Amino acid sequence: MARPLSTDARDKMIAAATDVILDRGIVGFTIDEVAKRSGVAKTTIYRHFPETDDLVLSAVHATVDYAEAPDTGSLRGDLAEFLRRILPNFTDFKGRAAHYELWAAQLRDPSLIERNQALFDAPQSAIPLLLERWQDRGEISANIDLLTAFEIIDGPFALRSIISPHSLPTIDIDALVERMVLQLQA
Amino acid sequence: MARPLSTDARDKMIAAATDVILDRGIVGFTIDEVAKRSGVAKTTIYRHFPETDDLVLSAVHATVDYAEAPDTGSLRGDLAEFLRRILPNFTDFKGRAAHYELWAAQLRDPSLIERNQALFDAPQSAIPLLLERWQDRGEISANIDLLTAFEIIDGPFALRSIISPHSLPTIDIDALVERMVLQLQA
Amino acid sequence: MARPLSTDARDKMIAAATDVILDRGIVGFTIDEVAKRSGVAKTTIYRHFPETDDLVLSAVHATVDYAEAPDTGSLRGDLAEFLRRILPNFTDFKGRAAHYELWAAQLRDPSLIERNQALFDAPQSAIPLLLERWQDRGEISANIDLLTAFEIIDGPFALRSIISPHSLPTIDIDALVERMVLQLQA
Amino acid sequence: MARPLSTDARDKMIAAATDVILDRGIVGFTIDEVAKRSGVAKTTIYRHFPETDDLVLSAVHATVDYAEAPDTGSLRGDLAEFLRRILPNFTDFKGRAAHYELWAAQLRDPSLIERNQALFDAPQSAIPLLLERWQDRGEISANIDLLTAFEIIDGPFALRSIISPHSLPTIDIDALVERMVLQLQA
DNA sequence: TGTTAAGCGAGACGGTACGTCGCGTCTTAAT
DNA sequence: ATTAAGACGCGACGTACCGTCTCGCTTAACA
Repeated sequence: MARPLSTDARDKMIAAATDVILDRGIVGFTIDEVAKRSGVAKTTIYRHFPETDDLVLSAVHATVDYAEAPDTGSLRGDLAEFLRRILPNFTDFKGRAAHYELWAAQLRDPSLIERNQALFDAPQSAIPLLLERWQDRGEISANIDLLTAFEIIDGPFALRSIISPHSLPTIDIDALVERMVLQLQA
Repeated sequence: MARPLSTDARDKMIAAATDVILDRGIVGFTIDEVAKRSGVAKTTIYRHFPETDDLVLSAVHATVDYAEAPDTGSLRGDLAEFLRRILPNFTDFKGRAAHYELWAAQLRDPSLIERNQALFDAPQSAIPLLLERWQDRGEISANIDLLTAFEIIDGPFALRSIISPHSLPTIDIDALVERMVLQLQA
Repeated sequence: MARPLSTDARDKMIAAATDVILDRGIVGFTIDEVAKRSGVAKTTIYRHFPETDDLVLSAVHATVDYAEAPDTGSLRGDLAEFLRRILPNFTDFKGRAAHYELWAAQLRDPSLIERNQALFDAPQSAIPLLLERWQDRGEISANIDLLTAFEIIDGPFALRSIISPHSLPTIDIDALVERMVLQLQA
Repeated sequence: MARPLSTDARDKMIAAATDVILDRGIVGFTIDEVAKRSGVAKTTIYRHFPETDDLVLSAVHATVDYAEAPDTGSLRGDLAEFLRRILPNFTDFKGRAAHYELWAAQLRDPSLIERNQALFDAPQSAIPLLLERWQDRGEISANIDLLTAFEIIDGPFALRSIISPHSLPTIDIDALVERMVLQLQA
């Protein structure tokens, strides 16, 4: 019966929030700054996003370029191509900042993962798709489950992001592919 | 000629800082609160730790229980034992909180890694030690370097911590060991 | 042709406004609160009372019990009776709060006096009436004008309300009457 | 043992507060504005004046020009001179605004009177002084107490301020003096 | 064995951001 | 066309911490 939340205001504040995050990181992220840049009132921001994290995640999500599943015809080809596509998210300044901030936020508050599952369902869909295709083609073991696949394919990036982020640009994709194939076919 | 920094004050503030972190997480960590709990003046805290992060890391480090390198005589045995020892850092509430906060801080500011290398040299020494021993015993390939070893051994934990922390307690260590052996011997 | 403003809504909002003022004083009076308590929409309130003060005064007016002119046959008797009747407006908690707020609002914004003259014409009519009667009966000087009469009769209450409100309940009406008679007969 | 409250900051904020009150009245008075104009931080203002009213009163007090007791040798002369001295506080824009705001604030919250008695002791000292002198000279009745004297001398101004502030400039001081003498000598 | 520079606790200082409240205006759906 | 509901931009609220500063005192190294 009353006036609905304005999608216009929402769009402006997400755009501004993205802006702020890329400028200053999540540390340094401020509702006041989002209000100032977007021209949207602080009260309105709180009306749309009572939890600051929700705004942050909506914004971060907009900056991460999730890779689509490649189809090269072979396991090795698919893996190499897929890794090449996701690599920029960890090495390019912009993508990396957003991605890292997202992870940091989740590490700090694991409940974010569940709360925002919807945000990840779409982008995460590449790996389930690849997994199914490889199993259909009989290229990998049938008893690899989804979580294990994530562990094998994204694990190295997760680890390096944490202990040695500067080593990411020099990552040896071919060697990585070989190690992944070994595990997937076991 | 003048008076040196008091180790007594230093100890009190690190203890209080640890306290605060376990209470409130790194988000929620405040110098004011450390001052209040320790009875040490803010001025003194800033004199000892001009960078807040240095105090935080000193405190976090005190809560993480770094595993020592086991020596069971076999690659599989060492791996299984080592994984069992580090697992609590990811599953126990207290250890997990501290560990995650540490990672989040590094993700947020990669310079922390270099700046605080000293803090990690000791705890990280288990893997270099194991790596060397396994290579000496000829149980694994000679061309596995340290970073790759970290990737193989810690990668799965890193990945799960990020995308699926609730799955950590149910991790299948034996299956994990087999996948690690495959990669290490390649 | 169009629908007239609803007297029903008007009554509900004045009732709620009175309620709010007695609860919280004029400081603490909010349109939002009136809307909430009355169930009347804010838009409607603003349509009826574009100036908030008008609503406040309408409400305050409802709580002040204006004394009627007594007729005891003698100047002293009339004065004593009239003072007895108006005293509660300065001493009783409810009446006092409303009365004071009314005055405070006028001090703050003298234009309120003219703007709301209508509200005061009726209640103020006791003194003009008494003045005329006393002059007709030849009990007081013919050259006392209305403002002077107010000054003489209400002045002491005004002064005490401001500098010493706690002394009001112990006011000596007989002494007061004597001083008033002196002035009125001069 | 710690750093004392800065009198410098205090002076700046009272000056700015006075400024704000004369600009905007007590309605329209804002801590934010005082902070902006004074260059003093909001936190510091709250440190000095946890109750906003205390700041307001300190500021108002600085703008009111309290009359000193005149000594002309005669009751009528003293009264006329004293009234002439206090009149500007009710008629001049600046003095009137401050004076009225002060009264309005007290009407709204009578506890202010007690809480700030000290502020008024000095300025109010003219009337006690005059009262004593007149009684010593035998010019007025011995049983006029202080409150009654206030009532007689300030009452007319209080009343007119409230019901008819625009009539103050045209007040007939001589007639007023006669009425006061009548009462004081009764 | 004083002298004295630096450390110490306490907490005030100028700031920035917080999350909330009330304003007066507006948009919507339902009488 | 009026209403109840409530979102909107705005600006002030009073609080929490920030990192710096001023205090008066204590203490250890050097003369």
